[in-house]
Amino acid sequence: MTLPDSLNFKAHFIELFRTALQSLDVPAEPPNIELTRTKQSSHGDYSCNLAMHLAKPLRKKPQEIAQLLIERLPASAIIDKVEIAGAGFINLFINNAAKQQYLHHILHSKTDYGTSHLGQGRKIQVEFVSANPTGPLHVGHGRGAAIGASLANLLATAGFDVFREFYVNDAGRQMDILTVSTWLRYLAIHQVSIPFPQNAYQGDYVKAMAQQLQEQFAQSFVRQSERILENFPISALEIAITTDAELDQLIVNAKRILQQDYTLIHQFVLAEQLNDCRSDLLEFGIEYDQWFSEQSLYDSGLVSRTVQLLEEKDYLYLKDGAKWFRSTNFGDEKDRVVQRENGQFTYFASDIAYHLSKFERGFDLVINIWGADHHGYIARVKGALQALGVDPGKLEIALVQFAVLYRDGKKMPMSTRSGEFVTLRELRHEVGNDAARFFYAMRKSDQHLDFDLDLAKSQGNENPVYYVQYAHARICSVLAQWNGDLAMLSDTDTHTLSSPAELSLLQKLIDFPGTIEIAAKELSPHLITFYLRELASEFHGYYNSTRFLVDDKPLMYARLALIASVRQVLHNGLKLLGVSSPDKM
RNA sequence: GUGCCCGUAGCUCAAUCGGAUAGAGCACCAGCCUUCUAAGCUGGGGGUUACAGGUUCGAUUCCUGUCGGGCACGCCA
Repeated sequence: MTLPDSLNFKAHFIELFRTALQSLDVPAEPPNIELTRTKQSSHGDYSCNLAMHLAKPLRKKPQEIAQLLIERLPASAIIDKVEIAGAGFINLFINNAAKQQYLHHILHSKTDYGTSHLGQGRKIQVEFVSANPTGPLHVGHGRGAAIGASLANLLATAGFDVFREFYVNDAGRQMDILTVSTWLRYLAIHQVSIPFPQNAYQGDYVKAMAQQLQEQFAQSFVRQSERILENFPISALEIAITTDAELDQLIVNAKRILQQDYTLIHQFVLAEQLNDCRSDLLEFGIEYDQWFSEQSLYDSGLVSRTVQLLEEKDYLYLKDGAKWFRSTNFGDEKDRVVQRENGQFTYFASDIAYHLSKFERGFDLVINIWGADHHGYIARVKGALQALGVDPGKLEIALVQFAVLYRDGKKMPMSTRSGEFVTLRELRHEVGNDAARFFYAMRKSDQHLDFDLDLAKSQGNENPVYYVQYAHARICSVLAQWNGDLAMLSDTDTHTLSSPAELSLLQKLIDFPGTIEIAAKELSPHLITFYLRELASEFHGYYNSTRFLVDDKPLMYARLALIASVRQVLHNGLKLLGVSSPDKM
């Protein structure tokens, strides 16, 4: 018996059904051929509902059509039997030999097992986190980071050419506020005391940067408070409760009297924050291909070129001195400003330019991982792309809901405004990178996530991370005690693996590449966490019911080949999620 | 108020374009270690899928309405 070339059972069956369908007289558009894994073993291993979909166009009973399809199904070495069941399902039973031999494929493929050609090498960009470089990453960013990174891994494994990107908002007002905040803290060190505005950045990291500024530049940025507050609309004492407009005035004053020095401080705080962010994510197991600067879009003239393009296509109009984009033409609720009355481009304008640049760089598909609070933003970005002649279907946006931390069963309060939030770094140090990565990915991304800190730290069976890792460690332990030649297992005779537990475990291993494909297609890394828990669960059950290191050598080799395969798949799966697979626990 | 998302077991969540008897984990109860790691396993109870209609061979999934929750509605980013 030989396995089909593809080693992808599902694809193989779809091919068989396609052949059968062609020999049938089907009108116009034939339905898609769907093959699903069955939930019950009495329904076989795979099931096809094609006959039911043909019932209407062919004006025949599903059962009759199923019979016709079966008669025309080409012979396959791996199919044991075919049955018609229920309302017209065609159930396929795979023979044990095919499943047993599949282990050789897994053991030879090693870390490559699970890869597929779904993406056909198409260039896909995944942009994620993209937090403003105005402070440390917090636990909300952490979820976007974990999901984005795992999703990028999934897509790469499913055959896409993946490019990971972080968009750096280094051009906007927030950076100016951070610059001024740092400068004010620096001035305070030099006894130039100006009350610290409440809408400036409050965090201690700002004071730390001020200290570094002092160490690096001594007093070269000191200016007199009278000059800083020249023409200021309110009295010095009121600055602590300044409005946004007044804060903007403070920024203008700072730029005027600091001149070149302002740029130095700006560059300094930006570099500090980016380094912090980069190292934080690196420690979390996340690396990018590019950190894309928003400022570079202005410097290269792409922002003005983009707005000009929209203007030429007549999608802009003037109102109240500002330039508006007709996003309502593309289903948005209202039109949006791209250029303000004062001539400055809005964040939206640079964002359109950014998305245009993505497609100009030749990506076939673009995926944005956004916080769910940005959902109202989708329509206008897609609309702008469409206006520029880009197919908006090439942009997919995965929304990530917030993670809420629980300690002692109680919700932990969090508020960015007051600077009272848990940083990603604190979380990682408390629960460990493995638990953080796994927990963040455990739920569908557009669902709220309750992150139980106590559970993530616990070392018991109730902690799913340990549960999966423990299965891996157990297998390592058995193989270490056997102390034999692992390479030999790759070709060992596996025909003795025929107990229900063994066959079920085999099928679970066979499901791995398909699970990755679905998770990639649905942008749903959480499916991998479910898969791994199920695989670990089946293994633990098998472990408790069966002894591996037995005197019967062929039997032992077969069982070891099976658990070595389980180990490989656990390892490959955990790696997708950025979680380690320890040999010992 | 308008728009988007959501409502599934006591709790947290799954369910592969609409598929077969809606599944896991936690918690709870009862068992299993002189044998490869008990950080484990086995068994048990648990449901009108928020509610009311509709579409069809078939609905947790699609449509309409009601109730309840989250988010978004700036010439901020």
